[in-house]
Amino acid sequence: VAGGKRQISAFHIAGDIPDLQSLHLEVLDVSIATVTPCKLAFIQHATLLRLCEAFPRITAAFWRETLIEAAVSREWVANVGQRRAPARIAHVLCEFFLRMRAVGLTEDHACQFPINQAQLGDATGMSAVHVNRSLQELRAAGLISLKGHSLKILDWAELKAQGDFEPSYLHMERRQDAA
Amino acid sequence: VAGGKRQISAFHIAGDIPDLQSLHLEVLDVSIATVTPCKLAFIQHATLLRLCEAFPRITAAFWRETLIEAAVSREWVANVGQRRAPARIAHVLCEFFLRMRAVGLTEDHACQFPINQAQLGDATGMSAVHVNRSLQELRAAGLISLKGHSLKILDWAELKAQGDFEPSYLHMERRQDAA
DNA sequence: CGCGTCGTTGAACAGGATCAACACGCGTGG
DNA sequence: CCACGCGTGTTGATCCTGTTCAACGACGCG
Repeated sequence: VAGGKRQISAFHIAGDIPDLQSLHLEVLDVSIATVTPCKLAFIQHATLLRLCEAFPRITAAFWRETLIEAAVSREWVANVGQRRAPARIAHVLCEFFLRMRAVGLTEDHACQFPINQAQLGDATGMSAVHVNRSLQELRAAGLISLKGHSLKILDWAELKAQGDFEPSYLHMERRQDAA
Repeated sequence: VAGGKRQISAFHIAGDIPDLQSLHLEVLDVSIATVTPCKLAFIQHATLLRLCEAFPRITAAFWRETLIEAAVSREWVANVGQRRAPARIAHVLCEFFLRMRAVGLTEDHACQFPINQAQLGDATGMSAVHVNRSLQELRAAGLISLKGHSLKILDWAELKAQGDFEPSYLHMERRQDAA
């Protein structure tokens, strides 16, 4: 975006396929960067296409993945467009935690959270300073604890409420429910 | 969204298939409303699935459509998250005009624009009042003329610049270019 | 030990929200 | 035919949320 600004439009976590869109779209309109050290697997487009051709249900599954990504993206539009600062942060935290839980990367009500405040700002369309202040509000309200890279959810119900978080857009209903 | 607010996450124009996502996603996370009188065609999921199975290239085409929708959605995140009011409006106008042109619904540098200021506000995450003021800025700068439901682009290059509009995300390169 | 990244704090500022009132065109019903 | 109501656009004044700038502290690392 102009003026040296950037917008983070999605976070990917372990197990995601972050660039499925390149399979059918020629010019790429996003860039991808890692926040933590990662293991990456690259898959040839030709391989994928052969796989899809051979097994239509694979196609459906991948397609479904990209549709969910799109749904998340729409939710982010709403997040950034409608909610005020603390709610935006709360919403992002809720989404992140639930996705981590879905791939088994949580323990009890805690998980790793490798995203710093500046990145959180780029993701929510607010300044890093205000991210900091919003986080302090959430901490003061006893909803979360966030030190270093470890996030603990202290009051899920209230965090969900504050963040106006409605997990249906993540389309996880087949797996565990949102408690 | 909470508090009686709503977020418009996309505009669909003639020829669009606005609910392809329902093909693979069970619970729907958006609602669709018409802004103008419309002709609608409904297609059975079963029909579509049979079609896709029989002709893999149809699958690819539909999939591609949904991927472009996702790309547009990401661009909206950036629009709402990073740009200031007049640029947001300019960006939406640019996108709308280009998509209308792609389906042949423009004449010269004008097209129908059936979206009112309140809706524009819901789409850009700003109040209707501020939409009004931003539109006046764009008019005063000689970039557009917008009366009733008819939009004229008076200075495309400058509108594009003001809106920080980079049309690659629309993935239209196969058709006419963005002048 | 020194440096860079990240988090935190304060003060001043500004962009946009909010509230309220008014103008205008249009369709409806009296 | 006119009165009325409604939706939409327009304007002004005030308030507030979040930005910006700047400085400082804490921590990890070479």
